[in-house]
Amino acid sequence: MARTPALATLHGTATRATSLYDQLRADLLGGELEPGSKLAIEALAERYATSATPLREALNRLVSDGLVERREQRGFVVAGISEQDLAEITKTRCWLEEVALRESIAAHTTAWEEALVLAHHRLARTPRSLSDERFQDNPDWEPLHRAFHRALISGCGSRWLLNFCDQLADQHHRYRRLSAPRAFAKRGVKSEHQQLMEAAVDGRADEAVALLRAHFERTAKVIRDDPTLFEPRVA
Amino acid sequence: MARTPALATLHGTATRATSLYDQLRADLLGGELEPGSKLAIEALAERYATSATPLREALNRLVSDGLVERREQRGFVVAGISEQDLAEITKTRCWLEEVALRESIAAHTTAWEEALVLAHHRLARTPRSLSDERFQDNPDWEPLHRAFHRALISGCGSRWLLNFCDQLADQHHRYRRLSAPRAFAKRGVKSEHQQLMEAAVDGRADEAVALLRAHFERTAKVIRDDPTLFEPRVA
DNA sequence: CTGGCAAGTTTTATATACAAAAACGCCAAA
DNA sequence: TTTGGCGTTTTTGTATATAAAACTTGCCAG
Repeated sequence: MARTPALATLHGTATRATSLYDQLRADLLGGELEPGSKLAIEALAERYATSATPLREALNRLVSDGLVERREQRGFVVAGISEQDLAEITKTRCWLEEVALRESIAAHTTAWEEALVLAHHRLARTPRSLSDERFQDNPDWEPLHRAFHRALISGCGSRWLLNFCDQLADQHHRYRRLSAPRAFAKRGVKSEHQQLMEAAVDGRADEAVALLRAHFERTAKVIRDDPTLFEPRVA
Repeated sequence: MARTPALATLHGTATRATSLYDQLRADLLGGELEPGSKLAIEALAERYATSATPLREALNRLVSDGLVERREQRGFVVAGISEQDLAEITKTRCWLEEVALRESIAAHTTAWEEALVLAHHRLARTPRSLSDERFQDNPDWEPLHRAFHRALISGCGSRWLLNFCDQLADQHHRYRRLSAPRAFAKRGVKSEHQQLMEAAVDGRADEAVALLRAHFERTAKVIRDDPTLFEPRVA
């Protein structure tokens, strides 16, 4: 669950455990914490200027998100990564989003269609990179990308399925950020999204699903091809 | 996540928060706690003879399982129920288990087949009710039933998908236990399982999927038809 | 040298004490 | 009677202190 990113935190209202959860989550998804590395309570308490109790609560929530692993009696570590895990995540994401997309297309409400068009428009007019010459991540892009993909499937009629998809998208996102950001400069991503949106709006379900799967699998391949990612990082 | 019921607890090795999680989870799934009712820290601390810290950890974990709701600054309550939620859970469970079952059948390893046959045998030889005249729940049955359904889909090749299915199965289980246990006396459940198992083993995927969906939907219908379940329970 | 045991250290997990927010109750005013 | 504020009580959430488990280190025996 827990797919409400930082909303309460931003609004000032929020318990300390919750805003810690949001911060840690952002850091984990941002790839700032090395997979497998220890999340020592005291160190984190100092880093985030808080005490053990809310920290442990936040970590417990993150375990359920698959971003942190709990080692009974020996604390928490950043969730590990592996080629196999990436493959499973990708596969599962394809399966689930296929179902959700088909259901959304079958339901086809105007609210869904309009939200999708809007999400696509916002994404399309936002450059992937801040600079034209070299790749420099535009921080606005990722949330819009995420919103677009969610809009695609948001009409599926199951909050459960949407939550599961969100979780897998988080995992995918983490892998993407952990892998070197170089490879992502160009690739017809923009037109991919365009085609996907049009196929969905026009009710061409098979085509939309094929595009979506290809989209996921291509992304996964780029990550997988990062030669340094799955090396054992310890000396 | 967190699909490891009470294993560590039984083995003696386990942190207090974990065994509390297991106990609370069992109580919630057993339908012993009224949906929407408050989970006051102090009351629980006394009931389970422990203190606040591990309790809060356990509750935080249960929130991710969808068994408890967190109300920021006003504690925890048992997750509510509704007809719509039941419908979504059922629908989603059909979708996901269909995928998982098809994948399992397509993969068809002998390990999977043998585990399935074994799980079915154990289930089949266990009576649903302890008494022949009136319905009296046999506590051995439910875990075996659960194991059978898991065996069906266990070959799907995605731990993520299996976790999601487990979560939905938990939800279904809770609804079943909350609804009056009277209706469950007989219904060709035994032969349903037999047919399902045979279709799966024989690789008749469409047939197996149809049987599985029918199985879920029939169960959901029985729950939905309980006239007292979705009434507002307050005076 | 190597392997294992044992005291000491660090870190995790739990209990308790405290602060802060929400719920409650009461009374007054409309 | 109802509504709205204010002070009290209760409960949540956080910090700190304590207990218990795991890691470290160094010594000794094989």
